[in-house]
Amino acid sequence: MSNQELVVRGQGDGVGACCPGLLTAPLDEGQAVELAKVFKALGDPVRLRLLSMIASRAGGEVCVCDLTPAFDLSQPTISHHLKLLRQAGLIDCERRGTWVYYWLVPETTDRLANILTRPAGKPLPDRTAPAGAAS
Amino acid sequence: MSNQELVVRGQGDGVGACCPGLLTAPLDEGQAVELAKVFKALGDPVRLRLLSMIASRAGGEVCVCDLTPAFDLSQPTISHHLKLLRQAGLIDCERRGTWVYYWLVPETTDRLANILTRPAGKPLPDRTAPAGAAS
DNA sequence: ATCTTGCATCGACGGACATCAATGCAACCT
DNA sequence: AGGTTGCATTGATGTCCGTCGATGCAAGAT
Repeated sequence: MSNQELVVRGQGDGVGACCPGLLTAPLDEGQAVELAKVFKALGDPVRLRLLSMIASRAGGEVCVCDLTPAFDLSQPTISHHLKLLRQAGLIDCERRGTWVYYWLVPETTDRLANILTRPAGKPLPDRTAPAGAAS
Repeated sequence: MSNQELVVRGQGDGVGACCPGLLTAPLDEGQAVELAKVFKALGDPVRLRLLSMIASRAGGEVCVCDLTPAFDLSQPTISHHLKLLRQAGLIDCERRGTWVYYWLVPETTDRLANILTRPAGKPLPDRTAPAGAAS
């Protein structure tokens, strides 16, 4: 139940890899494909709410039975979205008795945050007087 | 040419708004819908590569004529992806003579990075010995 | 004015995705 | 054993999305 999520956490491969971020050097095709899978998983309002409900939960984990009733959607639909979040490496889960508990995988969100953070020293090109402004 | 992108930069409204991030408190429906639009724009390999090419460019801007030949895609397709990135508030553009130049809107990526960053003090629930482990 | 070049828009098509009802399966309870 | 509850999987359906060729439009060149 805890296998098969994308490899996003390794040091030398996967989404984040070595690269200093989206904003510093052009992504190659492979990196872009891997990263896009994770962002696509975040590109749905239901999945964003699920993720935030799971992440913000005191104790660090949530039972599915606490998630489903918060939405106007069928139980299979919620289960489907949870599966996508898990395959993206954003959450993981475990069955305990009758119930299944989900929790955040913080390494993945950390990595995304880093990828979206621009290097400190970069001095924001001045947008008020464009470089090659037409006469 | 520089209007109509999503409002993502204000202090009191839009995507980021006041909220301390995805990971701290549950998102309400409206916040989730707005945020999802931006993440959805990032959920495609072509758009990710476009964004990184634009963001990492020395000088801060890129001519479309430098972007298109980097892909095995038609010119209308690239134009379409650039439009989506612009509507998400991630980039902006300006026509100068014959050419159109694009640049990053760093406020938007900054905000996403913040949203994905967990509060410093939060002590990572111990995953090695699950709370209510079944006997 | 006409031609050419750079980019956006339009309309169409095929594949991907969100959703549901039905079903399957595991674990608990008699 | 049989019944019940919690969740995942399956199959079907309607919609969205990425892609293209054709076209439109703006700006420089002749």
